[in-house]
Amino acid sequence: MKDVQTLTQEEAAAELAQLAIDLSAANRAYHQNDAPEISDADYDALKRRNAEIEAQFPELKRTDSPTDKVGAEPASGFQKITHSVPMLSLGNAFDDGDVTEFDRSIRKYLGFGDEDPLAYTAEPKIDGLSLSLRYENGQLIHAATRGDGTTGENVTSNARTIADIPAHIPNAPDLLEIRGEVYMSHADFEALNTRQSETGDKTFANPRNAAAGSLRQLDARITESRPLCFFAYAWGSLSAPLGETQSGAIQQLKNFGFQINELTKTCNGPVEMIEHYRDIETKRATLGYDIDGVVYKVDDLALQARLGFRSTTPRWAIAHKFPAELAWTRLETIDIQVGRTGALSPVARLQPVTVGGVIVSNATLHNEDYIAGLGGDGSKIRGGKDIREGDWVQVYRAGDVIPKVADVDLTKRPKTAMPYVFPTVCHECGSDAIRDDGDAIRRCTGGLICPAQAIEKLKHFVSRAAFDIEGLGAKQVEQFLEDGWIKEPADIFELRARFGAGLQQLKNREGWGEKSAENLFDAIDERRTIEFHRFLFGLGIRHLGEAAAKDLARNFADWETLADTADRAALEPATTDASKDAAAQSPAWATFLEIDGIGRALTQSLVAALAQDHERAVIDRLVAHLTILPPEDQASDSPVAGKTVVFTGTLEKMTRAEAKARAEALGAKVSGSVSAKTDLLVAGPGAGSKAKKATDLGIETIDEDGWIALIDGL
DNA sequence: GTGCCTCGAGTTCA
DNA sequence: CTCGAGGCAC
Repeated sequence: MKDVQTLTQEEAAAELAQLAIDLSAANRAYHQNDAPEISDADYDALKRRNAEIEAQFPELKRTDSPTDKVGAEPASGFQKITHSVPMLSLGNAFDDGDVTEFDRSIRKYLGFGDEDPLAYTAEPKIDGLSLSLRYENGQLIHAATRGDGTTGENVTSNARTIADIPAHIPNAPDLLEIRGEVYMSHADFEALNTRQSETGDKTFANPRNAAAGSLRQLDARITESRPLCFFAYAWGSLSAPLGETQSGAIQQLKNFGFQINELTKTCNGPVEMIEHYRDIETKRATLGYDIDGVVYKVDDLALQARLGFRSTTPRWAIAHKFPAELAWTRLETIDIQVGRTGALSPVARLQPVTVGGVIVSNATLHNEDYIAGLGGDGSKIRGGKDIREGDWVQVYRAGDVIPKVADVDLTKRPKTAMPYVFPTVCHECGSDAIRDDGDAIRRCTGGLICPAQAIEKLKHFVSRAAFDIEGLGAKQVEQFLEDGWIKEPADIFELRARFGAGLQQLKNREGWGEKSAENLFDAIDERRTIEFHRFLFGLGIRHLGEAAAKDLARNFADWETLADTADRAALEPATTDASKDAAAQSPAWATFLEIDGIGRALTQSLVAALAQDHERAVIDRLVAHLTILPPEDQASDSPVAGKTVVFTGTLEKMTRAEAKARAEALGAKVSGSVSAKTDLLVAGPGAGSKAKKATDLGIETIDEDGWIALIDGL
């Protein structure tokens, strides 16, 4: 390493840039993954080097300088904890048919016949909030809420006050992460509310809210005074397996000293599962705590591992929900909201009504057809009747969350009620609102001209899966936009420069002090270094969601390469042929289409967005403020890391979905078609044109057994 | 062309 | 959470 004194300005700048990336990666590994990748001494050396260079070249000090971040605490509330294994939600079943279908689809995925035995566990789904407990050498180290599934809040001191949560576990494996549900019993809930009203404090609407409110107290003494309970039912990282089956593992949790739900039962197939569901349903009122359904899980843990996960839910589990509570109320008016992509969505403004313990005053009406009572969707409205302002409507909370209008009572329709006329002009900007052929949604054509679209796009930019800037949520964005401080993403990164010196304007605003402004600027600076996929998702391009952003990030070295490819694609004739092979005549297009999961609609949308001068300028201005981190190599030591793999023909020992998920977990790119860039073809029996093409191109081809041998033990 | 399976974009309330 | 539709396998 060169002496700082002898560095040229250019070298110093380059090294600072690299240090920013290295330190940021090390920070993330240390704080969020609890898995330091470099030693403390090395980390300190990097930091020292950074400080030395900055001292020598103060003018080069970056606004996202790692030196400034040291010891930076979150602005308020709880610290964040990144789950070592994500805490996912479950898929839902609403009737017996869905349960049978769940079993069928698992059998299909695993290649099981109808007669092969397949056991499931069935247990009540507690209506509380999930919590992850980490034990190291038997000691409780931390407790984290679910949060967004990836990152939760550190509520350790509160969790320690819960009697059902042991502070230490004798004979526990070195690492033990226990997951379960924090809840409050009916009796305790009633008593708490009585106490609350006696002392003049606010009462809680239901046990779930009471449990959530109690666990998220900043003062653990308050949590201690609240009667919280905990059922353990799952786990995260482990240094040793808990057993071979779900049911066995749960017994093990009991041995460790946790409460487990006594109504957990092992069932052979959907008939027994539904039987147990009915049994629990009849006991529901006498349980003494709230449940909202029954959870089924594949019992064999080896099969669970094979089934793996979809993007947000495990394939091996499902929640069979109890029927939702219904309520009748008056629909006062129908309003139209304009979304980020210009979608006009009708919302019912209701006379407030209690549904399942909460007061509902708005409900979604989905789209034009739903109101009109036409076709597919509309058929759900009894008799196919239209919905009108002034109607008496039935409301329920889908999945106990989203209020929906389920039915209309025509006998109570006011004589004056007129059919609702869906607008064809955006009321926000006056642009035409067009509905494409075969599309269910009418969209405003105003683009960024439309204030509603502009604001929604900015909200999307700061949202959790995108830039996730602490202290800059939807509310603040709206405020800042109104004040004219920000119009586009790049403005956010210029806030400190423009207002940092005086701070007067921000300080004068209610709720903003010098400290909170400083915290906000720090939080913004932290995001000047951003992961590639978050950046892509944040752009808010139609069809480019979280999953597609990750697919793209994995397949392009950096933003410049991607943008350049899109620019070239804009000059090529877009193929109208749906087949991917035909697209090969347009090489830049093909670069996108060859990526598994990226299709024409997304490519078209992306290329068009980047070719649009105004939109492109907005993006370029943003990029100038950022250090975009290349995608992490997930498993650089696996033999397929970084390789492009294509599967073809029939796979006999696993399904395609399984094979793809497995390959990607090992750092491979999975493509749908063979090209010169393909590194490996896995061909099962019946492989046709792809295998021939691979041979012609001289690409290594192996069979399924060869593939399994290759990834064996990884 | 058809039928899965997933994803994206919309939605509420505390 | 739900719906519609994109993407892919058959």
